[in-house]
Amino acid sequence: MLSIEQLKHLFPDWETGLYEAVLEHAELKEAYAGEILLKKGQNIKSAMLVVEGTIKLYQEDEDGGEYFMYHLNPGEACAVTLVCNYHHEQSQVLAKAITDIKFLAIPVTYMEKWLNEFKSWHYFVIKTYRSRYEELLKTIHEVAFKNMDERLEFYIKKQVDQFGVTVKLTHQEIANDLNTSREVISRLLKKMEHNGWIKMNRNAFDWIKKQN
Amino acid sequence: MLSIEQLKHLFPDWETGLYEAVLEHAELKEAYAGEILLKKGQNIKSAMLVVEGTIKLYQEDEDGGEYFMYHLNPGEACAVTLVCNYHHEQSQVLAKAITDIKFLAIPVTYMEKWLNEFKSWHYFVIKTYRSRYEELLKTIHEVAFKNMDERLEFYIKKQVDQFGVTVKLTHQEIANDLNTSREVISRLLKKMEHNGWIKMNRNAFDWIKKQN
DNA sequence: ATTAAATTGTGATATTTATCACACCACCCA
DNA sequence: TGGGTGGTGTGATAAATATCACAATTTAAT
Repeated sequence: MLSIEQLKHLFPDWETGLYEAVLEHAELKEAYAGEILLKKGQNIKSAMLVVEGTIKLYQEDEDGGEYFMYHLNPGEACAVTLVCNYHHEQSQVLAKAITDIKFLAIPVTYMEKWLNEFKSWHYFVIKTYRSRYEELLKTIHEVAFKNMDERLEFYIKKQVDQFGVTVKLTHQEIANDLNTSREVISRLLKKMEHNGWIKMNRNAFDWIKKQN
Repeated sequence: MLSIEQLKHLFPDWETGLYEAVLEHAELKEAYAGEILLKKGQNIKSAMLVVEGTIKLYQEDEDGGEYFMYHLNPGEACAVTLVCNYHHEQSQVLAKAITDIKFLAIPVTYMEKWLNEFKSWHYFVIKTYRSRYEELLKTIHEVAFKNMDERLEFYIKKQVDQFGVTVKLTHQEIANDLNTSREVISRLLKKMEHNGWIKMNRNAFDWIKKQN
Protein backbone atom coordinates (compact mmCIF):
# COMPACT_ATOMS: atom_id res chain seq x y z
CA MET A 1 0.00 0.00 0.00
CA LEU A 2 0.96 3.62 -0.19
CA SER A 3 2.39 5.62 2.69
CA ILE A 4 0.47 8.53 4.08
CA GLU A 5 3.22 10.82 2.75
CA GLN A 6 2.69 9.59 -0.76
CA LEU A 7 -1.03 10.21 -0.43
CA LYS A 8 -0.41 13.71 0.90
CA HIS A 9 1.81 14.45 -2.02
CA LEU A 10 -0.80 13.27 -4.52
CA PHE A 11 -3.81 14.80 -2.80
CA PRO A 12 -2.50 17.74 -0.79
CA ASP A 13 -5.88 19.21 0.08
CA TRP A 14 -7.33 16.29 1.99
CA GLU A 15 -8.05 15.94 5.70
CA THR A 16 -6.03 13.58 7.87
CA GLY A 17 -9.03 11.36 8.44
CA LEU A 18 -9.54 10.96 4.74
CA TYR A 19 -5.99 9.75 4.18
CA GLU A 20 -6.54 7.16 6.86
CA ALA A 21 -9.88 6.08 5.45
CA VAL A 22 -8.36 5.69 2.00
CA LEU A 23 -5.44 3.66 3.34
CA GLU A 24 -7.88 1.43 5.14
CA HIS A 25 -10.51 0.87 2.47
CA ALA A 26 -9.08 1.60 -0.94
CA GLU A 27 -7.29 -1.04 -2.92
CA LEU A 28 -4.09 -0.19 -4.74
CA LYS A 29 -4.27 -1.73 -8.18
CA GLU A 30 -1.93 -1.89 -11.12
CA ALA A 31 -2.36 -2.21 -14.85
CA TYR A 32 -0.08 -2.40 -17.83
CA ALA A 33 0.21 0.02 -20.71
CA GLY A 34 -2.55 -0.70 -23.18
CA GLU A 35 -4.99 -2.29 -20.76
CA ILE A 36 -8.61 -1.27 -20.90
CA LEU A 37 -9.76 -0.20 -17.45
CA LEU A 38 -13.38 0.61 -18.17
CA LYS A 39 -15.66 0.00 -21.12
CA LYS A 40 -18.87 1.62 -22.19
CA GLY A 41 -21.82 -0.08 -20.53
CA GLN A 42 -19.72 -1.69 -17.83
CA ASN A 43 -20.99 -1.45 -14.26
CA ILE A 44 -19.05 0.87 -12.00
CA LYS A 45 -18.11 -0.70 -8.74
CA SER A 46 -15.31 1.57 -7.61
CA ALA A 47 -13.79 4.97 -8.22
CA MET A 48 -10.37 5.28 -9.82
CA LEU A 49 -7.81 7.74 -8.43
CA VAL A 50 -4.62 7.81 -10.45
CA VAL A 51 -1.44 7.27 -8.45
CA GLU A 52 1.10 6.66 -11.18
CA GLY A 53 1.08 6.79 -14.97
CA THR A 54 -1.45 8.14 -17.41
CA ILE A 55 -4.95 7.10 -18.41
CA LYS A 56 -6.72 8.17 -21.58
CA LEU A 57 -10.46 8.75 -21.60
CA TYR A 58 -12.54 8.15 -24.71
CA GLN A 59 -16.06 8.45 -25.90
CA GLU A 60 -16.85 5.07 -27.39
CA ASP A 61 -19.18 4.29 -30.28
CA GLU A 62 -21.37 1.22 -30.61
CA ASP A 63 -19.48 0.00 -33.66
CA GLY A 64 -15.88 0.29 -32.63
CA GLY A 65 -15.25 4.01 -32.99
CA GLU A 66 -13.38 6.00 -30.36
CA TYR A 67 -12.96 9.69 -29.72
CA PHE A 68 -10.25 10.87 -27.39
CA MET A 69 -11.37 13.34 -24.72
CA TYR A 70 -8.64 13.85 -22.13
CA HIS A 71 -5.78 12.47 -20.09
CA LEU A 72 -5.85 11.62 -16.39
CA ASN A 73 -2.64 12.05 -14.43
CA PRO A 74 -1.50 11.22 -10.89
CA GLY A 75 -3.58 13.06 -8.31
CA GLU A 76 -6.60 13.13 -10.62
CA ALA A 77 -9.73 11.03 -10.49
CA CYS A 78 -11.96 9.59 -13.14
CA ALA A 79 -15.17 11.64 -12.95
CA VAL A 80 -17.23 8.90 -14.51
CA THR A 81 -16.46 6.52 -11.68
CA LEU A 82 -17.25 9.04 -8.93
CA VAL A 83 -20.83 7.90 -8.81
CA CYS A 84 -21.69 9.30 -5.42
CA ASN A 85 -25.35 8.82 -4.64
CA TYR A 86 -25.93 6.85 -7.78
CA HIS A 87 -26.23 3.10 -7.85
CA HIS A 88 -25.74 0.59 -10.62
CA GLU A 89 -24.28 3.25 -12.86
CA GLN A 90 -23.03 2.16 -16.24
CA SER A 91 -19.94 3.70 -17.70
CA GLN A 92 -20.49 6.07 -20.62
CA VAL A 93 -16.82 6.11 -21.49
CA LEU A 94 -13.80 4.03 -22.32
CA ALA A 95 -10.69 4.31 -20.13
CA LYS A 96 -7.31 2.96 -21.23
CA ALA A 97 -3.99 2.85 -19.45
CA ILE A 98 -1.41 4.19 -21.86
CA THR A 99 1.53 3.69 -19.56
CA ASP A 100 1.92 1.18 -16.77
CA ILE A 101 -0.21 2.62 -14.02
CA LYS A 102 -1.12 2.37 -10.37
CA PHE A 103 -4.45 3.56 -9.12
CA LEU A 104 -6.58 3.50 -6.01
CA ALA A 105 -9.91 1.74 -6.33
CA ILE A 106 -12.48 3.02 -3.87
CA PRO A 107 -15.68 1.00 -3.47
CA VAL A 108 -18.86 2.99 -4.18
CA THR A 109 -20.15 2.47 -0.66
CA TYR A 110 -17.25 4.41 0.83
CA MET A 111 -17.49 7.18 -1.69
CA GLU A 112 -20.94 7.92 -0.39
CA LYS A 113 -20.03 7.49 3.24
CA TRP A 114 -17.12 9.89 2.90
CA LEU A 115 -19.32 12.57 1.43
CA ASN A 116 -20.94 12.76 4.86
CA GLU A 117 -17.71 12.49 6.80
CA PHE A 118 -15.08 14.50 4.97
CA LYS A 119 -15.46 17.97 3.65
CA SER A 120 -12.26 17.64 1.65
CA TRP A 121 -13.67 14.61 -0.14
CA HIS A 122 -16.67 16.66 -1.09
CA TYR A 123 -14.44 19.37 -2.51
CA PHE A 124 -12.35 16.83 -4.31
CA VAL A 125 -15.40 15.38 -6.04
CA ILE A 126 -16.64 18.80 -7.09
CA LYS A 127 -13.20 19.84 -8.30
CA THR A 128 -12.92 16.67 -10.33
CA TYR A 129 -16.27 17.19 -11.97
CA ARG A 130 -15.57 20.79 -12.73
CA SER A 131 -12.24 20.20 -14.40
CA ARG A 132 -13.55 17.27 -16.47
CA TYR A 133 -16.62 19.24 -17.43
CA GLU A 134 -14.32 21.91 -18.80
CA GLU A 135 -12.32 19.37 -20.76
CA LEU A 136 -15.50 18.08 -22.35
CA LEU A 137 -16.48 21.59 -23.34
CA LYS A 138 -13.17 21.98 -25.14
CA THR A 139 -13.67 18.66 -26.88
CA ILE A 140 -17.11 19.68 -28.10
CA HIS A 141 -15.71 22.97 -29.32
CA GLU A 142 -13.16 21.18 -31.45
CA VAL A 143 -15.35 18.52 -32.92
CA ALA A 144 -18.35 20.77 -33.52
CA PHE A 145 -16.57 23.71 -35.14
CA LYS A 146 -13.17 22.71 -36.44
CA ASN A 147 -11.96 20.88 -39.51
CA MET A 148 -9.65 17.95 -39.21
CA ASP A 149 -6.47 19.97 -39.67
CA GLU A 150 -7.24 22.15 -36.65
CA ARG A 151 -8.47 19.22 -34.62
CA LEU A 152 -5.22 17.42 -35.35
CA GLU A 153 -3.22 20.42 -34.21
CA PHE A 154 -5.27 20.61 -31.00
CA TYR A 155 -4.73 16.90 -30.47
CA ILE A 156 -0.98 17.12 -30.98
CA LYS A 157 -0.73 20.00 -28.55
CA LYS A 158 -2.45 17.90 -25.89
CA GLN A 159 0.10 15.16 -26.54
CA VAL A 160 2.94 17.63 -26.30
CA ASP A 161 1.64 18.97 -23.00
CA GLN A 162 1.52 15.42 -21.68
CA PHE A 163 4.70 13.87 -23.03
CA GLY A 164 6.86 16.58 -24.56
CA VAL A 165 7.56 17.64 -28.12
CA THR A 166 8.31 14.16 -29.43
CA VAL A 167 5.01 12.53 -30.25
CA LYS A 168 5.41 8.76 -30.26
CA LEU A 169 2.27 7.68 -32.04
CA THR A 170 1.61 6.07 -35.38
CA HIS A 171 -0.67 7.74 -37.87
CA GLN A 172 -3.15 4.94 -37.30
CA GLU A 173 -3.27 5.57 -33.56
CA ILE A 174 -3.90 9.26 -34.08
CA ALA A 175 -6.58 8.47 -36.62
CA ASN A 176 -8.30 6.18 -34.12
CA ASP A 177 -8.24 8.84 -31.44
CA LEU A 178 -9.83 11.37 -33.79
CA ASN A 179 -12.25 8.89 -35.33
CA THR A 180 -10.95 9.38 -38.83
CA SER A 181 -8.84 7.34 -41.22
CA ARG A 182 -5.10 6.86 -41.35
CA GLU A 183 -4.80 8.35 -44.84
CA VAL A 184 -6.33 11.62 -43.71
CA ILE A 185 -3.85 11.92 -40.85
CA SER A 186 -0.89 10.99 -43.06
CA ARG A 187 -1.77 13.68 -45.56
CA LEU A 188 -2.35 16.34 -42.92
CA LEU A 189 0.92 15.53 -41.16
CA LYS A 190 2.69 15.76 -44.49
CA LYS A 191 1.23 19.22 -44.93
CA MET A 192 2.36 20.20 -41.42
CA GLU A 193 5.83 18.97 -42.31
CA HIS A 194 5.84 21.15 -45.42
CA ASN A 195 4.76 24.11 -43.30
CA GLY A 196 7.65 23.41 -40.93
CA TRP A 197 5.42 22.63 -37.97
CA ILE A 198 6.76 19.13 -37.37
CA LYS A 199 9.81 17.04 -38.10
CA MET A 200 8.81 13.52 -39.07
CA ASN A 201 10.36 10.25 -38.03
CA ARG A 202 9.12 6.72 -38.21
CA ASN A 203 6.62 5.99 -35.43
CA ALA A 204 7.10 9.49 -34.11
CA PHE A 205 7.54 13.14 -34.97
CA ASP A 206 8.62 16.33 -33.22
CA TRP A 207 6.41 19.35 -32.77
CA ILE A 208 8.53 22.34 -33.68
CA LYS A 209 5.94 24.96 -34.54
CA LYS A 210 6.67 28.30 -32.94
CA GLN A 211 3.71 29.80 -31.16
CA ASN A 212 2.06 32.96 -32.61
CA MET B 1 -39.68 36.77 -3.89
CA LEU B 2 -40.64 33.14 -3.83
CA SER B 3 -42.39 31.45 -0.95
CA ILE B 4 -40.62 28.69 0.92
CA GLU B 5 -43.23 26.26 -0.45
CA GLN B 6 -42.33 27.15 -4.01
CA LEU B 7 -38.68 26.59 -3.21
CA LYS B 8 -39.44 23.22 -1.62
CA HIS B 9 -41.34 22.19 -4.67
CA LEU B 10 -38.48 23.12 -6.99
CA PHE B 11 -35.67 21.79 -4.82
CA PRO B 12 -37.21 19.05 -2.67
CA ASP B 13 -33.93 17.69 -1.30
CA TRP B 14 -32.68 20.78 0.44
CA GLU B 15 -32.34 21.50 4.15
CA THR B 16 -34.57 24.06 5.84
CA GLY B 17 -31.64 26.35 6.50
CA LEU B 18 -30.74 26.37 2.84
CA TYR B 19 -34.20 27.50 1.81
CA GLU B 20 -33.91 30.35 4.28
CA ALA B 21 -30.45 31.28 3.11
CA VAL B 22 -31.61 31.35 -0.50
CA LEU B 23 -34.63 33.47 0.33
CA GLU B 24 -32.39 35.88 2.13
CA HIS B 25 -29.48 36.19 -0.28
CA ALA B 26 -30.57 35.13 -3.74
CA GLU B 27 -32.11 37.55 -6.15
CA LEU B 28 -35.13 36.50 -8.20
CA LYS B 29 -34.57 37.70 -11.74
CA GLU B 30 -36.59 37.55 -14.92
CA ALA B 31 -35.76 37.51 -18.59
CA TYR B 32 -37.73 37.40 -21.81
CA ALA B 33 -37.73 34.70 -24.44
CA GLY B 34 -34.73 35.18 -26.67
CA GLU B 35 -32.55 37.02 -24.17
CA ILE B 36 -28.93 35.99 -23.84
CA LEU B 37 -28.15 35.27 -20.21
CA LEU B 38 -24.49 34.42 -20.45
CA LYS B 39 -21.90 34.75 -23.20
CA LYS B 40 -18.61 33.03 -23.76
CA GLY B 41 -15.85 34.90 -21.98
CA GLN B 42 -18.20 36.77 -19.68
CA ASN B 43 -17.31 36.88 -16.00
CA ILE B 44 -19.48 34.80 -13.74
CA LYS B 45 -20.76 36.68 -10.75
CA SER B 46 -23.67 34.53 -9.71
CA ALA B 47 -25.14 31.07 -10.13
CA MET B 48 -28.38 30.58 -12.04
CA LEU B 49 -31.07 28.27 -10.68
CA VAL B 50 -34.04 27.98 -13.01
CA VAL B 51 -37.41 28.70 -11.41
CA GLU B 52 -39.65 29.03 -14.44
CA GLY B 53 -39.24 28.53 -18.19
CA THR B 54 -36.47 26.95 -20.19
CA ILE B 55 -32.87 27.90 -20.93
CA LYS B 56 -30.80 26.52 -23.77
CA LEU B 57 -27.07 25.96 -23.34
CA TYR B 58 -24.69 26.25 -26.27
CA GLN B 59 -21.07 25.85 -27.04
CA GLU B 60 -20.10 29.07 -28.78
CA ASP B 61 -17.50 29.56 -31.47
CA GLU B 62 -15.27 32.60 -31.90
CA ASP B 63 -16.83 33.49 -35.24
CA GLY B 64 -20.52 33.29 -34.59
CA GLY B 65 -21.12 29.54 -34.59
CA GLU B 66 -23.26 27.84 -31.98
CA TYR B 67 -23.76 24.23 -31.02
CA PHE B 68 -26.71 23.27 -28.88
CA MET B 69 -25.87 21.09 -25.88
CA TYR B 70 -28.86 20.83 -23.54
CA HIS B 71 -31.92 22.40 -21.96
CA LEU B 72 -32.22 23.62 -18.38
CA ASN B 73 -35.62 23.36 -16.73
CA PRO B 74 -37.13 24.52 -13.42
CA GLY B 75 -35.33 22.96 -10.48
CA GLU B 76 -32.09 22.68 -12.43
CA ALA B 77 -28.97 24.80 -12.20
CA CYS B 78 -26.46 25.98 -14.73
CA ALA B 79 -23.31 23.96 -13.99
CA VAL B 80 -21.09 26.56 -15.59
CA THR B 81 -22.13 29.21 -13.11
CA LEU B 82 -21.64 26.96 -10.05
CA VAL B 83 -18.09 28.14 -9.69
CA CYS B 84 -17.59 27.05 -6.10
CA ASN B 85 -14.01 27.60 -5.00
CA TYR B 86 -13.11 29.27 -8.24
CA HIS B 87 -12.77 33.02 -8.64
CA HIS B 88 -12.98 35.23 -11.67
CA GLU B 89 -14.21 32.36 -13.79
CA GLN B 90 -15.10 33.10 -17.38
CA SER B 91 -18.03 31.41 -19.00
CA GLN B 92 -17.18 28.78 -21.60
CA VAL B 93 -20.75 28.61 -22.84
CA LEU B 94 -23.65 30.59 -24.19
CA ALA B 95 -26.97 30.52 -22.31
CA LYS B 96 -30.21 31.75 -23.89
CA ALA B 97 -33.71 32.02 -22.47
CA ILE B 98 -36.02 30.43 -25.00
CA THR B 99 -39.19 31.15 -23.08
CA ASP B 100 -39.85 33.92 -20.61
CA ILE B 101 -38.03 32.78 -17.51
CA LYS B 102 -37.50 33.38 -13.84
CA PHE B 103 -34.33 32.34 -12.11
CA LEU B 104 -32.53 32.72 -8.82
CA ALA B 105 -29.18 34.46 -8.97
CA ILE B 106 -26.88 33.43 -6.15
CA PRO B 107 -23.73 35.50 -5.63
CA VAL B 108 -20.52 33.45 -5.79
CA THR B 109 -19.59 34.35 -2.23
CA TYR B 110 -22.64 32.54 -0.86
CA MET B 111 -22.15 29.52 -3.06
CA GLU B 112 -18.84 28.94 -1.34
CA LYS B 113 -20.15 29.73 2.13
CA TRP B 114 -23.01 27.28 1.72
CA LEU B 115 -20.68 24.49 0.77
CA ASN B 116 -19.44 24.65 4.33
CA GLU B 117 -22.84 25.10 5.90
CA PHE B 118 -25.29 22.90 4.02
CA LYS B 119 -24.78 19.31 3.10
CA SER B 120 -27.75 19.43 0.75
CA TRP B 121 -26.15 22.28 -1.18
CA HIS B 122 -23.06 20.17 -1.60
CA TYR B 123 -25.15 17.32 -2.97
CA PHE B 124 -27.03 19.66 -5.21
CA VAL B 125 -23.83 20.94 -6.76
CA ILE B 126 -22.50 17.44 -7.33
CA LYS B 127 -25.80 16.26 -8.79
CA THR B 128 -25.84 19.23 -11.13
CA TYR B 129 -22.34 18.57 -12.36
CA ARG B 130 -22.99 14.90 -12.82
CA SER B 131 -26.12 15.31 -14.89
CA ARG B 132 -24.59 18.01 -17.08
CA TYR B 133 -21.45 15.98 -17.52
CA GLU B 134 -23.61 13.17 -18.84
CA GLU B 135 -25.38 15.50 -21.24
CA LEU B 136 -22.04 16.63 -22.61
CA LEU B 137 -20.97 13.04 -23.14
CA LYS B 138 -24.09 12.46 -25.22
CA THR B 139 -23.40 15.59 -27.23
CA ILE B 140 -19.85 14.47 -27.97
CA HIS B 141 -21.13 11.08 -28.98
CA GLU B 142 -23.45 12.62 -31.56
CA VAL B 143 -21.10 15.13 -33.04
CA ALA B 144 -18.07 12.85 -33.09
CA PHE B 145 -19.68 9.75 -34.59
CA LYS B 146 -22.92 10.60 -36.35
CA ASN B 147 -23.78 12.10 -39.69
CA MET B 148 -26.09 15.03 -39.94
CA ASP B 149 -29.22 12.95 -40.49
CA GLU B 150 -28.78 11.09 -37.21
CA ARG B 151 -27.76 14.23 -35.38
CA LEU B 152 -30.91 15.93 -36.63
CA GLU B 153 -33.04 13.05 -35.39
CA PHE B 154 -31.34 13.19 -31.99
CA TYR B 155 -31.92 16.93 -31.90
CA ILE B 156 -35.60 16.63 -32.77
CA LYS B 157 -36.09 14.03 -30.08
CA LYS B 158 -34.66 16.39 -27.50
CA GLN B 159 -37.10 19.04 -28.69
CA VAL B 160 -39.97 16.59 -28.48
CA ASP B 161 -39.03 15.61 -24.94
CA GLN B 162 -39.04 19.27 -23.99
CA PHE B 163 -42.04 20.66 -25.80
CA GLY B 164 -44.06 17.78 -27.26
CA VAL B 165 -44.38 16.35 -30.75
CA THR B 166 -44.99 19.66 -32.49
CA VAL B 167 -41.61 21.24 -33.14
CA LYS B 168 -42.01 24.98 -33.60
CA LEU B 169 -38.69 25.89 -35.12
CA THR B 170 -37.67 27.18 -38.52
CA HIS B 171 -35.14 25.25 -40.56
CA GLN B 172 -32.76 28.12 -40.05
CA GLU B 173 -33.01 27.89 -36.26
CA ILE B 174 -32.34 24.17 -36.33
CA ALA B 175 -29.40 24.71 -38.65
CA ASN B 176 -27.95 27.27 -36.24
CA ASP B 177 -28.28 24.88 -33.30
CA LEU B 178 -26.47 22.13 -35.21
CA ASN B 179 -23.90 24.47 -36.74
CA THR B 180 -24.84 23.63 -40.30
CA SER B 181 -26.70 25.40 -43.09
CA ARG B 182 -30.41 25.82 -43.67
CA GLU B 183 -30.34 23.96 -46.98
CA VAL B 184 -28.94 20.86 -45.37
CA ILE B 185 -31.70 20.81 -42.76
CA SER B 186 -34.40 21.47 -45.36
CA ARG B 187 -33.27 18.55 -47.46
CA LEU B 188 -32.97 16.18 -44.50
CA LEU B 189 -36.42 17.15 -43.20
CA LYS B 190 -37.85 16.54 -46.64
CA LYS B 191 -36.34 13.10 -46.56
CA MET B 192 -37.82 12.45 -43.11
CA GLU B 193 -41.18 13.53 -44.48
CA HIS B 194 -40.87 11.05 -47.34
CA ASN B 195 -40.03 8.36 -44.79
CA GLY B 196 -43.15 9.25 -42.84
CA TRP B 197 -41.23 10.38 -39.77
CA ILE B 198 -42.61 13.90 -39.67
CA LYS B 199 -45.58 15.87 -40.94
CA MET B 200 -44.50 19.28 -42.16
CA ASN B 201 -46.20 22.61 -41.62
CA ARG B 202 -45.02 26.11 -42.08
CA ASN B 203 -42.73 27.18 -39.20
CA ALA B 204 -43.32 23.84 -37.51
CA PHE B 205 -43.66 20.10 -38.00
CA ASP B 206 -44.91 17.10 -36.05
CA TRP B 207 -42.75 14.19 -35.06
CA ILE B 208 -44.78 11.08 -35.87
CA LYS B 209 -42.11 8.41 -36.17
CA LYS B 210 -43.03 5.25 -34.31
CA GLN B 211 -40.27 3.91 -32.12
CA ASN B 212 -38.59 0.64 -33.18
C1' DA C 1 20.08 -12.37 -44.93
C1' DT C 2 15.44 -13.08 -46.20
C1' DT C 3 10.85 -13.14 -45.30
C1' DA C 4 6.98 -11.26 -42.85
C1' DA C 5 4.65 -7.55 -40.60
C1' DA C 6 3.89 -2.89 -39.66
C1' DT C 7 4.10 1.77 -41.17
C1' DT C 8 3.78 5.37 -44.45
C1' DG C 9 2.85 7.63 -49.23
C1' DT C 10 -0.28 8.60 -52.75
C1' DG C 11 -3.62 8.37 -56.62
C1' DA C 12 -8.47 7.61 -57.75
C1' DT C 13 -13.00 7.85 -56.49
C1' DA C 14 -17.24 8.17 -53.53
C1' DT C 15 -19.79 10.36 -50.03
C1' DT C 16 -21.04 13.99 -47.11
C1' DT C 17 -21.54 18.62 -46.20
C1' DA C 18 -21.08 23.59 -47.47
C1' DT C 19 -21.96 27.26 -50.46
C1' DC C 20 -24.12 29.88 -54.12
C1' DA C 21 -28.00 31.11 -56.86
C1' DC C 22 -32.48 31.70 -57.48
C1' DA C 23 -37.46 30.39 -57.69
C1' DC C 24 -41.62 29.96 -55.16
C1' DC C 25 -44.93 30.55 -51.59
C1' DA C 26 -47.36 32.26 -47.52
C1' DC C 27 -48.34 35.93 -44.71
C1' DC C 28 -48.39 40.59 -42.98
C1' DC C 29 -49.63 45.18 -43.66
C1' DA C 30 -49.81 49.91 -45.62
C1' DT D 1 -54.18 44.72 -53.50
C1' DG D 2 -49.76 44.66 -54.29
C1' DG D 3 -45.47 44.75 -52.39
C1' DG D 4 -42.31 43.31 -48.80
C1' DT D 5 -40.44 39.89 -45.93
C1' DG D 6 -39.33 35.67 -44.14
C1' DG D 7 -39.51 30.87 -44.86
C1' DT D 8 -38.86 26.92 -47.91
C1' DG D 9 -37.44 24.00 -52.25
C1' DT D 10 -33.94 22.71 -55.27
C1' DG D 11 -30.24 22.53 -58.73
C1' DA D 12 -25.30 23.24 -59.49
C1' DT D 13 -20.95 23.24 -57.74
C1' DA D 14 -17.13 23.29 -54.32
C1' DA D 15 -14.79 21.58 -50.40
C1' DA D 16 -13.85 18.25 -46.84
C1' DT D 17 -13.54 13.72 -45.60
C1' DA D 18 -13.95 8.63 -46.33
C1' DT D 19 -12.81 4.67 -48.79
C1' DC D 20 -10.29 1.65 -51.85
C1' DA D 21 -6.18 0.09 -53.96
C1' DC D 22 -1.62 -0.61 -53.99
C1' DA D 23 3.35 0.76 -53.85
C1' DA D 24 7.29 1.78 -51.03
C1' DT D 25 9.80 1.65 -46.86
C1' DT D 26 11.24 0.35 -42.35
C1' DT D 27 11.41 -2.84 -38.58
C1' DA D 28 11.08 -7.36 -36.52
C1' DA D 29 11.64 -12.28 -36.69
C1' DT D 30 13.51 -16.61 -37.94
